[in-house]
Amino acid sequence: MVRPGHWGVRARVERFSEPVLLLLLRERPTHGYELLEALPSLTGETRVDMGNLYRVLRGLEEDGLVTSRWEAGEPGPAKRTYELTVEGRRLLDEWAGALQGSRERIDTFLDRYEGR
Amino acid sequence: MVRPGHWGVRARVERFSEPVLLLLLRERPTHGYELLEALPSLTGETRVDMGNLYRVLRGLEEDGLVTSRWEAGEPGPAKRTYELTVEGRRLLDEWAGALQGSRERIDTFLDRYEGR
DNA sequence: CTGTTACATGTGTCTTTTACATGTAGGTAG
DNA sequence: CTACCTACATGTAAAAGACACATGTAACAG
Repeated sequence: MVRPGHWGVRARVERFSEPVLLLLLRERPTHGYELLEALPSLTGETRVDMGNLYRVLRGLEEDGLVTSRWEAGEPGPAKRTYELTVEGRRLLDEWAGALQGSRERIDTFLDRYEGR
Repeated sequence: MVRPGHWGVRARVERFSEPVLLLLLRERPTHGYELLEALPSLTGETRVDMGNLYRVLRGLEEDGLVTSRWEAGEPGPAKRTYELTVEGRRLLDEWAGALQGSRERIDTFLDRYEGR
């Protein structure tokens, strides 16, 4: 352990980028780089690590939560476009429930923090 | 990473037990094992890992965020009682701020999730 | 035609954080 | 004494995250 409190105190939600990806993909099929640019608006992070993002996407695909296809024809490098599956949609719903629980726990904490 | 259909999806806040410890210690000096029993009511977890708890407490002390003294005389094994320092109090305030940010990010997510 | 920048997808590897298991020891009840 | 509870502590491995770098397309400047 690197001394609690020395650096972060960012109170990040674990693997938060995952439900955010699913939410963005529910809205429309998108490719990785575009997701990378859309993520910070929802995660609050200034940047998200590219390498990890692509790894998460591949993991999601391996588990049948998204499907992908190579987008050809357009100018520029080939893009891999991801689309949400029914399974992925269900996982997103699960995440939403879990996040509501998190919000309640944070509220409980803050109430007790302020209430004195 | 376990199998995604079966992943935890608990949406835990990273190192959440740390601010909870600080909050409990702000209310009154307490020893480790008692904190262990009080934690779940705030963290929402059924149990908190003992090993990690004591490591966090030691880390907090190393950084001057809490002080401890061995409590003798009472029945049962000797207890190490922890007390919050001024520094620790400041860290708690920092956490509270960060957690408010987290709540806002979760709200943004949930709004966008429900809004359709 | 060379260099630079932007787009786009990845791999390698180390550190941090969490989870699970185990160890030590005093006190208490049968 | 021995089984159990309290109380504190260490060992270790997996999960999650951070950081660095590799590969290739295409546009544009000089």
